[in-house]
Amino acid sequence: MHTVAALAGVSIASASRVLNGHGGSPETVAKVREAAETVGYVPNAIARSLQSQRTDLIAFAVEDIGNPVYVEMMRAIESVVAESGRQLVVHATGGQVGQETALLKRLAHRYVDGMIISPIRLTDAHVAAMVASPAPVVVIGQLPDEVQVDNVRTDSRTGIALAVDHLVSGGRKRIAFINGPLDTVPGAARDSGYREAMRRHGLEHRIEVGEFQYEAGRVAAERLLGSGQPDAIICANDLIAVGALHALLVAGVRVPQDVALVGMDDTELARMSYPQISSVSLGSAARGRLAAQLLLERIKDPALKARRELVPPQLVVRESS
Amino acid sequence: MHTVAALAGVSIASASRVLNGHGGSPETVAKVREAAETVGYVPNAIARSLQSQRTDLIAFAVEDIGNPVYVEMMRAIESVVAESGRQLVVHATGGQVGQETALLKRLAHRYVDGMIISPIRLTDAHVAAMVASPAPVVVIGQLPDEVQVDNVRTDSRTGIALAVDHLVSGGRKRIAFINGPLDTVPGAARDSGYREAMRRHGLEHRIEVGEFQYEAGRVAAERLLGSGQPDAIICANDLIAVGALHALLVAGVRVPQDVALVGMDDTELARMSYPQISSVSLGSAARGRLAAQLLLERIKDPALKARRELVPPQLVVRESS
DNA sequence: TTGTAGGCGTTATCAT
DNA sequence: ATGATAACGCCTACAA
Repeated sequence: MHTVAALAGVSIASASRVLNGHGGSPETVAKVREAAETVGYVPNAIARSLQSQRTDLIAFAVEDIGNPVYVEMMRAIESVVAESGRQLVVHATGGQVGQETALLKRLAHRYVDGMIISPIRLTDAHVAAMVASPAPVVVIGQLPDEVQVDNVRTDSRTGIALAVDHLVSGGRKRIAFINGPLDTVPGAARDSGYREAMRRHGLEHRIEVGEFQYEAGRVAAERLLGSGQPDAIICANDLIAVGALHALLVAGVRVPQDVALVGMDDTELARMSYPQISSVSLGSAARGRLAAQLLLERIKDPALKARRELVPPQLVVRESS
Repeated sequence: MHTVAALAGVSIASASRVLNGHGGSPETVAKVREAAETVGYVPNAIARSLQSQRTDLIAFAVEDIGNPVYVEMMRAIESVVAESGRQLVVHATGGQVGQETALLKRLAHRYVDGMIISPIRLTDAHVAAMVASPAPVVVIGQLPDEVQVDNVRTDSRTGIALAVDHLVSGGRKRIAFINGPLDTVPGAARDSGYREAMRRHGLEHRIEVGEFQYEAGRVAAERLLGSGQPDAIICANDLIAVGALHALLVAGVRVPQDVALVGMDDTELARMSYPQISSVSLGSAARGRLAAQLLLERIKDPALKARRELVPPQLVVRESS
């Protein structure tokens, strides 16, 4: 900037104004433009940020950026963020509370303009760090009602109910459920949703618990087949469902004739399987998009009061049920 | 900082020194620490960047951050980057040349300390922007030999040869190939690799071309089945392979008895399918990790001369062949 | 060890 | 319309 101004024979202030399109006489504009061109001037993003107090960066923090659900969210978020002229910073937290709260605290450094976080386990430390954060935070996932933080959630309890109702109406009675860890937010919600739906239908529950992963689904399904084969299996996510499907096919069980299968999250995996897997969409992309929009709105107007958005679950029936 | 210094009754310089562990008398240290604590001081990342001329941000630019191959790379890169105390900025370019060169040019703004880019099509504009970039760039993918830019590549031509040899040694003769667009770097390399390997074995080639996607694989496989069914199919990536597998199973073709199948990239998809798909690993995670390491090294020492790393392909045989 | 002062690159304010 | 000047928040010679 200094060099440009010198070369153009004007003050730094004038050069800055011209380069930002804030007026200037025709001849000044011409001189500055030419000078900038010849010295190959490019503005410095950091200095601009220091002045503007914005980085035009948005952070997204999740346990594992390779998990299909988070990939879908990230894709949606990236698209909204990029469209607004900002960029996305991704954090893989490994689901560790310490990591996540550290990230939340680092928000105070203003290295980004805001953060979208989807904690798989929610602790008091999380909540404390969020409400204390001077930079806007949007949470994807459940949050205690009294916490004043923008929040996008779905209703996985209802989602499970959708799956149970669907299977029951198809004549299934022995509906098992393969869940993820119960001490996680999604695990707990799915557990209670499943139990309640089964109770409502007067059916007995049958639950296997493991990680939210392919391998766990396979192992759990093998266990289910080993003792009193169910006539339907609901899985807490599609990764588990694909694993379960694998176990069923290996065992020569016909899907859906012998055992119906329903997954959750409705990721690409569900339609890429054979047979294609029915799945309860929890609107991952929609939640990501919404979260990004909420965050951008709040950045524009920090005075906004906390909002909660609900993305309703939706059952997508395919060949497996 | 100003406030902390005032409260502690010392100069701003002293406060800064203490907070950075650059000495100070025991009592000064105590006073400053306490002052910082009581006012809840947190350093401002932007101001620090302006001073240090570093953002501690690394960019990763790819066509689609949802593609399993890029997800694997991103995961590996994120891990290396995070370990070094930096963070990852992701860009989805949609494969558009304009977008990618714009990104490369924006590097001059120094909004990140360096960029890893994996262009699916490589133009002169790309190369020009890379060599002109004042910030370090590492390319994942092919690059003309004379271009002095750090580069991590694999050898997909040899990768294809691995697959062909394997299938031939299994007695297959009519080996078809489903490729992605020929005007992409990977598409072109795979095409020539396949042709050469088939020629070497005295076999006739049979090629279908589509996108690097599931749906394209399905459609292409249907076409192959429609006219002179092959006894083996090689797919340019796992997404295509899963689509092809789907088409084969739907048609009642037994895999691998009737038609053997080999994918490329060796992503999770390959082992999650049933039957599990053989796949040529192109070391996506390894390439990502290496690229990140190269970039960090160059950031530390910009005088380094351009390096090229080669990650050799490796055939992973599973049930489908 | 401590404080003063200058600078990192921009933008905005305020006279002129 | 223009230029001088003061921020933005931090760090670091340099001199005391």
